[in-house]
Parts: sequence; structure tokens; C-alpha cells
Amino acid sequence: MPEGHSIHRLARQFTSVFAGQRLSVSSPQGRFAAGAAQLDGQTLVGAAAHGKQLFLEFDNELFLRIHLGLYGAFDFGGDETFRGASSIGAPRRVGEREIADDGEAAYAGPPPPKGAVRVRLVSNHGWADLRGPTACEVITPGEQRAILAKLGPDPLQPEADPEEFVRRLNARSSPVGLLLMNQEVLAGVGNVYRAEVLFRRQVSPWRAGKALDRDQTLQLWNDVVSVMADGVAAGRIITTLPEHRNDASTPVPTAEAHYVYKRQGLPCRICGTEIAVTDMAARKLYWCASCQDR
DNA sequence: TCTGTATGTCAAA
DNA sequence: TTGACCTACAGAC
Repeated sequence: MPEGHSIHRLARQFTSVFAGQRLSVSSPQGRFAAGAAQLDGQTLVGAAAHGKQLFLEFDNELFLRIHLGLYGAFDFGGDETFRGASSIGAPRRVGEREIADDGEAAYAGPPPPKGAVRVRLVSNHGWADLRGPTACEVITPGEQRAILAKLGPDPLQPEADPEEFVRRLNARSSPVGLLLMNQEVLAGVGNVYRAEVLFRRQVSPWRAGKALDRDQTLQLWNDVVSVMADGVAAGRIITTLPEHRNDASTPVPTAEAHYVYKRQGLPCRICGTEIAVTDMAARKLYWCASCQDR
């Protein structure tokens, strides 16, 4: 599920299984052959996420910048150091994806690449395959700084400044439903968190950013921080509170995970009004017209 | 075999 | 505001 929480999980995963290791880098598909050659044989220093951007830092002072876009996904495999991290990114089928660890025999090297593998990273202990990214390029530290400078604060970074979010949101007259998706305002939120957080804070998606007062804006920020931190921990987006679910079972069923996202025509979990859907800037926007009146 | 769909972004009109 | 693009898969034909 490539909103910001998935990218942070990836950064954590790359750091834990590949940092300090020399990597073979290749492009089985061929589309990233030149970039792979610049990184092949280098040691991974570490990985970091800012919003939906993933940066892999190599010890020749180059970064691999990856943006998964809609379809991008990583698959992992390897020995026991890779257990528990099999696959992060877009779902293979509708719904959330958490692939079970098969716990099978010892690692014997990566399998033949299946499908369009843009990049394959291989260490002595395991491998990672990247498919379908929107962006996959080698950049310099200066280029990385330029990219970071454009992005808004990332709610998943402990040092992120809420006041920066307040400034960026309250300065604009666009609807808050658009602004939450704008990576220059807030880095990491996508269509699911946008809809869900606006519902949780009872904010109308059409309120202008500058029409929200400081408290409301900070509450939005705090809610994004909380719900995205949960997303990192769970590996999926769950925004409903237990008291708003019909089914108390765990793990939370997909049908109970959201308040409004993809629930058009179904009754609002709070007030029973039918959840509505419309297009906003070519993306589906889901909301409850009755609850979201602030 | 073809179509539709998806948690995203960019450039062109 | 629209179309193009990245990929895989379910479901319809």
C-alpha cells in the first residue's frame, strides 16, 4: 500500500537487512541498466524515507531515489535475516497484502526474475526486486537536497515541524481535500489517509486551507501522525476505532478498516448517512456529507 | 484475449 | 483538466 507508511517500512527494512552490505545491483528488465551499473558492487550506507520518496544511500556518494507510484512494489527473499519482510508496496489483488513467511529451506540465492523487474538488489543474505515504480533513478546528494527542499513536512519523521504544516496549509485557498494530497504541503499522505483523516476530524473536504483555524489544523496534523504511525506498525491502513466496528475479530477485516474510503453507498459508521463519492482533481474523494461539516 | 482497476505524478493543452 | 505512464491481476468475453 504505497502511501507514506509503506515507504517508511521499506526504509526500515532496507536498513535492517542491507545496510553495511555490498550489493549486486542489476536491472533484469533492462530499463534501469545504466543506473544499476553506477551502483553495482557498492555498499549500502542506509535507507531513508521522506513522504512517498525512498532514498537508498550508497558509499560512493550516490543515492537511488525510488517512488513507487500507484503500482510499484518490492518483493524480498533470503535467509533468516529476511524473515517477516516478504513484500511491501502495491497489492497483488484488491485488498491489503501481508504475505506470510513460508519459513522454507535455506537461502540459495535469488530466483530467476519473474515479470518486469526494474531493479534487483542482491547481498550475501538475500535479495529485493522492484517492479513498476514511477521513479527509479541515481541522484547526487545535491539533487537529493533539492528534492527534499520542495517537500512538506513528513508526519512520520519525529523531527517534523507541525508549524511548518500549519504555515503551508493555512496559506492556501485550495480545498483542504486537495491540500492534504499536495506533497509540498504534507509529505506522505495519499488518497486513503486524506479521506479518512478528514472524516475523523469531521472536516469538509471543500473548506479552504486558509479557512481552517490553527487548532483545527494542528488537530489534523496530530491525527495524521497518529494514524500513519499505526500504519507503519500494522503494515496496513486501519483508521477505525474499535467501538466503530461491528466485527471485533483480529486482524481487523478489510471491510472494517476504513470510515469512508471505498465505502460509497454504505451507511456512515457514525450517523448512518450514505457515504458519498465524487471526483476531486481526477482522484476519488469519499466523505460523509452529514458528519463532515466543520 | 481483452477490459477495468489501483493507495501517484507529470507534462501538455 | 486531460492523457500518458509504470505493472499485475481479476473478471468478462
